[in-house]
This record gives sequence, C-alpha cells and structure tokens, in this order.
Amino acid sequence: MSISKPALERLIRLSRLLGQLDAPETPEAVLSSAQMSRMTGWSGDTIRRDISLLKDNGATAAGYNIRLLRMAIRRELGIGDEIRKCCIVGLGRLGSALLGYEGFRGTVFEMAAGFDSNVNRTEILNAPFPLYPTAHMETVISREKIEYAVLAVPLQAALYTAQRLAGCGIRGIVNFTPRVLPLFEHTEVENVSTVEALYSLAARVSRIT
Amino acid sequence: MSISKPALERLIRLSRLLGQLDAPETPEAVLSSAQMSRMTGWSGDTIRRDISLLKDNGATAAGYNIRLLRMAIRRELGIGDEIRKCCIVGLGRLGSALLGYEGFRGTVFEMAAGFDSNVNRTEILNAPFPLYPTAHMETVISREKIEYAVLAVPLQAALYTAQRLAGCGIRGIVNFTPRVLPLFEHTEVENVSTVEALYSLAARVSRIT
DNA sequence: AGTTGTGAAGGTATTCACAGCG
DNA sequence: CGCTGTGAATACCTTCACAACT
Repeated sequence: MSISKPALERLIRLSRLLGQLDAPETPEAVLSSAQMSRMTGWSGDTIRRDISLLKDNGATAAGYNIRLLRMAIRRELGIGDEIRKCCIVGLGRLGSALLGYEGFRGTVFEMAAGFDSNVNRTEILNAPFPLYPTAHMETVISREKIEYAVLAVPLQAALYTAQRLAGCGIRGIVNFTPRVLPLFEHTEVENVSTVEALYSLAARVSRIT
Repeated sequence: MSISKPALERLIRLSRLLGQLDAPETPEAVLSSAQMSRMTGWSGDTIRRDISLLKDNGATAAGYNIRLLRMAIRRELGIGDEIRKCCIVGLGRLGSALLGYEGFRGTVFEMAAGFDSNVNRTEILNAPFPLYPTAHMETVISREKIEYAVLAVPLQAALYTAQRLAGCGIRGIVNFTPRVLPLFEHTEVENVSTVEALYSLAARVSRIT
C-alpha cells in the first residue's frame, strides 16, 4: 500500500519531532498519538492512521516507542542509511548562508559541493566541502555522484541553471529562487519560498479574522 | 464559497508565475489552462476549477488575460494592497542573508525591523530598516504594528522565541528553524525547511525508481 | 483509566465529460 | 475548432466509533 503525499509530509515532520525528543539516556521513552497531536496540531486519528502504515512502529500500550517509531518512519520513507550527496548552486547571500548550516547533521544528506559562476566567491568563501565555478558543474556532479541540488542563484539564472541540473542527472532540486520551474522528466522539484509562506499565512489570517 | 487550502496554494504560485509572464508591453497577453498545466504540472481541470472560484478572472475565448487573472487572484486572497509589516528574528547567517533579499519587491510585505539577542550584530549589520536587540521585541512590534515574523534563531531559542512572538500579537510566523512548533491560539505557523524539502524529494524519487 | 488499529461514514478534492461560448 | 465553466462521478483523505489490549 502506497503512502499518500499528505501522510508522507506529516511523517517527515514527525520524524524530525521525534529526533528532537529522542534522548540517548531514555531509549524506552514513549509518546502517544494524543501528545503528538498537541505538538503538531494534527488529530490523533490521523496520526495513528499514518503510523499504522508502518510496520515495526514501536507501538506499546502506553504509546509509541520514540526511537523505534523514528526508525520505522525513516525505513518506510525509502530512505535507508545510505548517504545522499547534495550540492548548493549559487553562493550569494542565501547560498553562502547554507554553507555552514548545521541542520544536515543527523540526516542522510551530505553537502558535497558548491557552485557559483563568480570565481571570486568560490575562492574566497570557505566551506567544509569544495567549491567550484559553475562551468564545472556537470563534471563534478557526475564524478561525485551528486543526486540533489539546492538552487539559490539569482532569478535571471534560475531557469537555465535548473535545466542544466535536470540535464546532468540530478534527481531533485530544492528551489529557493522565486522562479516557478517547469516539470522535468527525471528531476523532482520542491519549492521553498519565504514569500509564498507569507502569502499563505496572510490568507489564513484574513480568513480567520 | 471558501477556497480550500490546496487551491489556495496553487493560486499563490500561479500568481507568482503570472507575475513572471506579465510583460508591460503586452497587456492583452493570454494564457490557457493547458499552458499553465504544462508549466506547473497541475491538471488543466484543477487549474480551471481553482480559477473559476474567482470573479473577474479575465477569461476570454483564447485563455485568461494574464494581468486580469493575476489581479483577480490577489484580490481574492484577501490580500488587498494594504502593506503588511514583517520582521526578522535572529540575524545569524540565515537571518542576515534575508536582510537584503529582493524577493519582497512587488509584494504587499514590507520588512520593518530585525531582532537579535547579540547586540553586536544589531549594531554592525546594516539593513534598509532598523535592527534592535531582542529585549525590545515586544515594544517595537506593538509600536510598529508588525504582524508577521520570520523566525531564524538557533534551534535552542526557537520555541521560547516563538512563544514570545505569539504572545505579543504576531499573526503569523514563518519558521525557518528545524524546531517543530506547537499550535498557538492566535498565531499561524508556516514551516520552511530545506531538510524537509530534501526528504520529500528523496521519498518521491525512491518511489519512482 | 489509558492506549493502538481499523472498518465505516463523512467530507474534500480531483477528474471526467460535455454544454456553451467566441 | 480550442477555450472556459460546471454538474456528476470518482478518488482521496480524515474523522467517527469502537473493538482489543495493558
């Protein structure tokens, strides 16, 4: 049975939540669907149904074992322990801010390269992984077997760069640019937009008021 | 008739897309639902139904007038031309990268203040709007009538800072931190997470393969 | 009491199919 | 013709209600 997209997104966030609660010294700690409901805003019913799609989900009479549940989610997401290599394309303010981002600790994602068309930047900035001029993008990506890209180039370069990424075997793009990207044959796109988030908030707020 | 959340999100992105296509020299340009479908990946049926919820949507026999449709969406979102004031809380790498972000141009959102607990940062960084120590957050927000906040503080400070924001009248928080925030009574939360985006991509990719 | 898991019901969203229009 | 708009049908998702278990 396949997991629906809404369920998938909840499970991903749940796994983050569990990661925050999983303390090494209490491997037996449990959490009930009612507690998760309070922490996330989703109904306990929905949470239980999502979790019931997983096997070995760590259910007990008092709730779910935090550690086991988290493992079950990660297993089911098709994301084993296998490392996925990523790169950052575009090292302006936003891109370079991500160079030192610690949020990847504890995930299966590993930053393996950064690219910028401005050679100055690739030389001056320092990062815990190598930086290259964009001209070498295709070569490095295929040599390093990089699968995912975070796109943070200026608006004008967004479409062209995304097409180059899709053309050289990148499987997924996290699009930080305000450009709406087209569909690609073999490359998924996920948008991350502060402005869209603000509009979404504003619409909800004005609906409530 | 109320617009559903999925429809809302599509309309917001459509409006961004239309903004990119709307050229001043061709105010009569039209776009059909089939063309939008190719650009976004949503079915033409769904797009037409979303748009049909709007009045004065610029429909013609050849498609939708781009400019009129964009105006109709913005009108219907309950987002007039009234400016919404925002602030950035946390001026680390990510927060300070947003200080000069041009993506707010042409939106109804205006950055009005930035906050950081490190007084050094608020003095050294320069921005097109004033920066304050976090201690003054409540005062400034209520004085300036700021409604939205972009939360970019370190993980440890996320929950406490969010609670302070919710407590002082902020209507919506764009959460850039990896902390899963609880529900607040009068404050909406929208999450923006690179890591969640990557997991979502990875799950989709491994599902296809 | 508390918990999970799940059929059945209910509610939403999407797609189908086609009328009607320019 | 290709286009929009929409009733009807379908598919999907969430909630209800409760059995089973500790």
